[in-house]
Amino acid sequence: MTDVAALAGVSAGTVSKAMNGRGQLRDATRQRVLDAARELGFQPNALARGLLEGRTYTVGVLTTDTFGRFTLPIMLGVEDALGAGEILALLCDGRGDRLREQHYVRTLLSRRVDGIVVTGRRRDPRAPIGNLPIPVVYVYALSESPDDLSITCNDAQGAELAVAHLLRTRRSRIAHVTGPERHLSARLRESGARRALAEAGTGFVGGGVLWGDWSEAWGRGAAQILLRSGEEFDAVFCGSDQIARGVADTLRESGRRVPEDVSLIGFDNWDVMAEACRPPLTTIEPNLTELGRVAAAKLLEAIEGGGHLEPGRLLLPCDLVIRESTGAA
Amino acid sequence: MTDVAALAGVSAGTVSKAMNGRGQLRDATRQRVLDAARELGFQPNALARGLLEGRTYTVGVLTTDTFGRFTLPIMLGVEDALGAGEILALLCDGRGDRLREQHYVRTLLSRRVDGIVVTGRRRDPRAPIGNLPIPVVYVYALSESPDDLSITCNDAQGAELAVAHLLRTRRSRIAHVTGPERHLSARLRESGARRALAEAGTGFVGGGVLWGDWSEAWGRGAAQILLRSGEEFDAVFCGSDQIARGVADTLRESGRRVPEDVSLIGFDNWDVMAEACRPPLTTIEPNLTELGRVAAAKLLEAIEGGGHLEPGRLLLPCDLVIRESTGAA
DNA sequence: GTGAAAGCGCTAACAG
DNA sequence: CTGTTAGCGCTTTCAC
Repeated sequence: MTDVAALAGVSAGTVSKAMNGRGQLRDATRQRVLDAARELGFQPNALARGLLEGRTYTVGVLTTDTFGRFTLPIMLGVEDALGAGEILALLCDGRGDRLREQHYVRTLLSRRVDGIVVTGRRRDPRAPIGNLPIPVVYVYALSESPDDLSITCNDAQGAELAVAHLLRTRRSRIAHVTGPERHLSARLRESGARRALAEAGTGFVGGGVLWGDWSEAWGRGAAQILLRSGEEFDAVFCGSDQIARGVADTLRESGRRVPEDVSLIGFDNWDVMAEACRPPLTTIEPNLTELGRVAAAKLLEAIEGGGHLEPGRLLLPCDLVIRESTGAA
Repeated sequence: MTDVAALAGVSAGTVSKAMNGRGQLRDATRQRVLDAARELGFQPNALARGLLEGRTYTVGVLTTDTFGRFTLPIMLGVEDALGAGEILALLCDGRGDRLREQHYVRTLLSRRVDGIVVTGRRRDPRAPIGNLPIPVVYVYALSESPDDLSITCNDAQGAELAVAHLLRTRRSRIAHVTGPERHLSARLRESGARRALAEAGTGFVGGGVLWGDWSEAWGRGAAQILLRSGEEFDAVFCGSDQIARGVADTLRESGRRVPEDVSLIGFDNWDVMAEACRPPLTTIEPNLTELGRVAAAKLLEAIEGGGHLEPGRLLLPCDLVIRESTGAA
C-alpha cells in the first residue's frame, strides 16, 4: 500500500480512502490512486482490515462426522447464502472425533471467524460444541441443547406427504420398508407415515414395519419377505431411495408390475438412484440445499445484527417429487 | 492479550513468550501467564500473528464447476494433508462461471492464502487461473498450461489394468461401453484399453466402442445393442460403474450369467453402485483421496520451501478392485 | 481535499 | 529473566 501511495504521490491514508470510496477526494486524485493500484496489482490485505474491523468475513463449517453425500448439498446452500455477504467458509472435518472437533473449534476461534455452521451426515442430535462468543447454527444434525439454533428437514412431514400421495392415488394396503430403528430419520419417517395412515383410519398392512439398513440389498430382501408373507399389499413406502430401488427390482423380477400392481415411493430424491430406478422413482425431496441456505442466512443475520441468535428448532418442509413409480401424476 | 498481561502482572511481550514457549522465562511466570490465559479463555488472534509472519496457514480450494461426487474424496485428501500442517481450507465454488472464479481468486489473494488448490468434477483440462504470486496446484482437472503443477489419475493405466485382468481370466472377446467421446476420461480409458488389447495382439470385439453417456440407462441400452448385434462377447469393460450396472441388469434379464457367460468390469469404484450391483462389481479405483492428499502435500512443500513449485503433470496410478463380476479372485 | 498520527493484536529485537 | 519499543498493513480521526 505504501508503494501505491508513493507511485500516486499521496499518503497511505488517501490510498485507503480512494480504494474504499470513503472520505472527500478530488476525482483526479482518486483516479490517480486507482491507476497506481492497478499498475502494481495491489490487493488490499484483508487480514489487516479484519484486525481493525474486528470481523473476518469468514465462517467455519464444521462436520460432526465426515463430509458426505448429504453434507454436499448442505454446503452448497451454505456457500450460496454466504456468497451474498462476501463471506468465505473455512472447512473443518471432525471425522467423528470429539477431540479433533474441539481442536477445530479452538482453531476457528483463534482465527476469529464470524460464526460457525455445524453439520453432520446423520440426522441424530449431537452434543453442542460449547458456549462460544460467536453465533453457531446446527444444520441437519440438531444440537441436543434447546438453547442453540438448529435447522433440519421435517422427516415426519415428508413421510406424511408420501403416504398422503399413496392414499390419494387409491392405495390402501401400504407396507413400510426402512433403515435401522436406531436412526432418528428412520423413526421419524415411520411415525409420520403411521400418523398419516391413522388419520385415514388405517395402518400399515400386516401390522408391520420392516426395519433393516439403508441398502438396496435390504430393499431386495425386504421385498422377498413381503412377497412370501402372503400378505396383500398395493404400495410400499420406503425409507430411502436405495431401499426403494431394491424393492423395485425384486418386485419386477417376481412379476409384480410397478406401479400397476404395487405403487412405490422412496425418500431422499437422490437423483442417480431415483432416475435409474425402473420405473423412475417417486420420492420425497428433503431440500438439503435450502437447509444450508437458511442456516447460513440466519447466521449472517446474527453476525450483522450483533451476535444474538434466536434459539430453537426449525423444521423445514420436504417436497413430493412425482415420477413414474406411483403412476401418472 | 493486554487483559491476560494485566491479570498475570506482566507485559504483553512476556505473555507472547509464555504462550509460544519462546524466550527465557521463569517457570513460575510462564505458569502464571498460562493460568491467566485459561481463566480469561484467551485465544491468540491468528490474524494478528499472520500479519507479522506474512503467512495465514490457510489455502484456498477452488472448483472449476461445482463440488460434486468426485470432488468430495479429493477434498477429503486435501483436508487430510493440510491438517498435518495446521492449515485450514477456504472453500470457493466456481460454479462453472469464469467471472465468479476470477472474483474468488482475487478474494483469496486479498486474504493472503498461502496457496491454492484448483479442482473440478470433470477430468478435462482447464484454463489456468492466472499467474499468481503464490503456489497453485491443479487436481483432477489438469491445467492447460505445462508451467503449472497438475495432478490427476492415470485413466489409461486404469483401463489397461481392467483389460489385463479380463485377459488374465481368459476372456478374449471384449466389448467396451463408455461415456461421451467429448469427455477426456472416456477417451483416455478407451485408448488405454485399446493399447492393452493391442499388446495382447487383439482388439475390441466387433470392432466397436459404444460411446454414450455415463448413465445406467445407457448401460442397459448398450447391452441391448450388443446382444442384438449377434456378435459373440465374453466380457464388457465399462467406462463407469453406473454404466456397468446397467449392463449387468440387462445381461441378467436376457439370460446371460455374470460372470460365467460374460465378465464385467467398471470404473470409479463408486461403492454404492459397485456393491449394489448384481453381482458386486469388479472395478477400477481412481484413488481420488490420494490425489487430493498428494496435491496438498506438494502445495505444503512449496509453501514451506519458499514458494517454488516444480511444474509438470503427475499421473497417479489407479488400482484394480476385484469383486464378483469377473469371477473368483 | 489531503496528510499525519494513533491504534487494531501480536511478535521480535534489544535494553535493562 | 522481563519490559520496552517498533512495526506488520490497514483505517480513521483530526489538523492543516
